[in-house]
Amino acid sequence: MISIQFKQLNGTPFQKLVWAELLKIKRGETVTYKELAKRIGKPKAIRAVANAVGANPLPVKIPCHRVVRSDGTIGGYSGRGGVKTKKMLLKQEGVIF
DNA sequence: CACATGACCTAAC
DNA sequence: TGTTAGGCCATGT
Repeated sequence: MISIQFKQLNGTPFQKLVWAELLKIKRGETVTYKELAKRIGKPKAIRAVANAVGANPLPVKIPCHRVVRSDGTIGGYSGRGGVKTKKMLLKQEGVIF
């Protein structure tokens, strides 16, 4: 079933918050899910944050590819193979693993 | 309302 | 070093 619809763009306040923080990220800068969770005021809600980022309906407008795991690993990106795209993007931004 | 899922984290074996 | 288990929060079914 198709889940993403423009109406859902408003989604929940949490998602908005997460996306807002994501938009705050500047080019060449990366943040961990932990940091992101901390920024929104819920360092324990990291799971919810990850879900919110994964529910990001505007992957082009939102730099979700700048979000990595605490270990420095890529984590994931739009599905499965999207990870390599994320890697490429991060490399392009000047991020070193 | 209760159950199941997930782009997670930390600790333990 | 790699895998397993438990915990945490919000979302979707």
